[in-house]
Amino acid sequence: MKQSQTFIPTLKETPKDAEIKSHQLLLRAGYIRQVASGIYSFLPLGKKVLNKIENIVREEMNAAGAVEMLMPALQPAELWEESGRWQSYGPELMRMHDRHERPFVLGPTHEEVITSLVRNEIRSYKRLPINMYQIQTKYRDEKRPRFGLLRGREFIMKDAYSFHADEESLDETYQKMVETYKNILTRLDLDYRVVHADSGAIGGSSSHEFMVLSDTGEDIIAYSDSSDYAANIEKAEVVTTYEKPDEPLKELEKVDTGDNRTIEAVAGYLQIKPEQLIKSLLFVVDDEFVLALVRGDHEVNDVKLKNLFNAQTVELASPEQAKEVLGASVGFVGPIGADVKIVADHAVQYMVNAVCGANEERMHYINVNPGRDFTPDQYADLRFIQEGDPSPDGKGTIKFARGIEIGHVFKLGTKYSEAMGATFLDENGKEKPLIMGCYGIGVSRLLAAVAEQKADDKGLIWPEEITPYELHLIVVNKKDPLQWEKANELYETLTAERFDVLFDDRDERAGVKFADSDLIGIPYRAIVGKKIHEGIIEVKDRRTGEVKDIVLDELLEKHRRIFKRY
RNA sequence: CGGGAAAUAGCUCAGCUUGGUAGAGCACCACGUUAGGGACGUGGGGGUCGCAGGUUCAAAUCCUGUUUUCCCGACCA
Repeated sequence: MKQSQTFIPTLKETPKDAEIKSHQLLLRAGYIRQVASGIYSFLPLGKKVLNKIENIVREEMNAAGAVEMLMPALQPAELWEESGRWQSYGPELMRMHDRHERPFVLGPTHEEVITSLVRNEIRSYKRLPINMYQIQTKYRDEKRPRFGLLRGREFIMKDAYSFHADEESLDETYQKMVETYKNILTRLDLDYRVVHADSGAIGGSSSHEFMVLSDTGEDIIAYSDSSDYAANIEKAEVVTTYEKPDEPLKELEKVDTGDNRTIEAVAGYLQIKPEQLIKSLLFVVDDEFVLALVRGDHEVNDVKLKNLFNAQTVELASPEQAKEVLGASVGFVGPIGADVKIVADHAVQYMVNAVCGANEERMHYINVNPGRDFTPDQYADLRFIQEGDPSPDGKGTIKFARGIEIGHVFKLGTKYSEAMGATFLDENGKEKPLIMGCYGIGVSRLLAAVAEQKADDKGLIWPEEITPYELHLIVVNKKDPLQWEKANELYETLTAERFDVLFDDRDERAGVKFADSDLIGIPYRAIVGKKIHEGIIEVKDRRTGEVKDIVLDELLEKHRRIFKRY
């Protein structure tokens, strides 16, 4: 492709709306343009990379025995009513009406469509298992789209759904998908981790996320420093064994703590450590108030709280609600005398002579002893794991890293098949619900993740597998007849050999071409310049910056070898 | 949804405090010079200052409302 004939609008300056590297570079290098918040156009370069990523995903999925199909983005609301998600999915679901006022949704995912398809067509265990996937545009009305392609409202996703007669078969496919995803991420040359994950609103039992390591990632990964344990922080189980300090229980006392509301302020005022305080937070779990207690130096993990109550929603109560329910402002609330359900983290049970709010303005209790002064309805693992905690697998201690969630696999079990009546007959003629798995990869997010990880201060650097073009051919000075002639000749030859070459034939100065080339990030660059008079062209490696003089005739041969064409 | 910021030319921004009918750099067009890391000269085109009201003789500028965008948080497969 001649650069003068395609559309690569590069920007010299960074658009002010782009905050993170991948977003800035994809905009500046002319890969994407924003249409609305969280909605983007893919320009020619972006689309080429997207196609290559899709093809890698396709190849690996096909190799794993999955079959491609395509379902509609536009779906009737009835399907969502059947699964129960018309109610439970919330405002993130893009809802709309057709001209007859019939309700529709723009699909954020496709469990409903595929389950309704399969329940009508697959009746026998003989047809199982089957694994079907599509690469398609998804819609989620995110509260806050951000970071360019990383969290959009319209995005491209590969989603696969598998159906099984038994758990064993599901396990097998699930494991195969995990391996497939690893292959995909390895081919993209990404630094990633597979982590244990919470299955969230989509439901089901087991779940793993694929995290591309990056400081701009929205997720925190808790991993062991001496084993391969890794989990999303919201999932990571806390197994710390606490010990009760060997000190005599003192008498409960109410003290005036002034206007100190935070753990830190109260600890400072009373000259104690934060871990001697009981942090009390009032939550609304579905429709019920729940007071959650953790040690002062710990944080409540709302996902664990949600799972504990098997709830749909968990929200921190508003300050007004807290005052109404507990009789004191946030900052002075506590479990003693509180007339609500109380759950406490395991660590609280081991606290002695602790401090907590007294449900009275400006007052705290000191010498509080759980079990004596109050008894929670339940002790449970309620807190976020912290760096330095022992790893849940018993090996090493926990460290944190940030990651971009690029893929997520779930064992759904029978959640959707039961809700939607998708059954089959087993070998005994008995009707059973289909057992399901689902497996997603964010394709457009993957593009941004690669850009995030593979770039330097000058621009993008694509891995060979997904570079938009295989070679960036640059003629330094097109006014030099020999340069111009040889460059064109080379372009024709390479193109005739079916190499995908981007030829910068623009009437620009060398500096402009080099800067644009760095920005665009094609891994190999061939420069036809002055040395062509000695029959030499230069080949530059974008990653290393290394430049080699090559006799014109050798280029084709070397390039063939690089891209494995003989 | 809470908090914060912003919206003026394709991009980055100035002008607003103190109201007087819109500017710079880059980009774009023409001509010339130049030609290996974002050149230079001369001339030129381009903006109902997000939108709607209001105040005023007069509004980019002051007031009110509204929309959009970004950031932090909450939320989220």
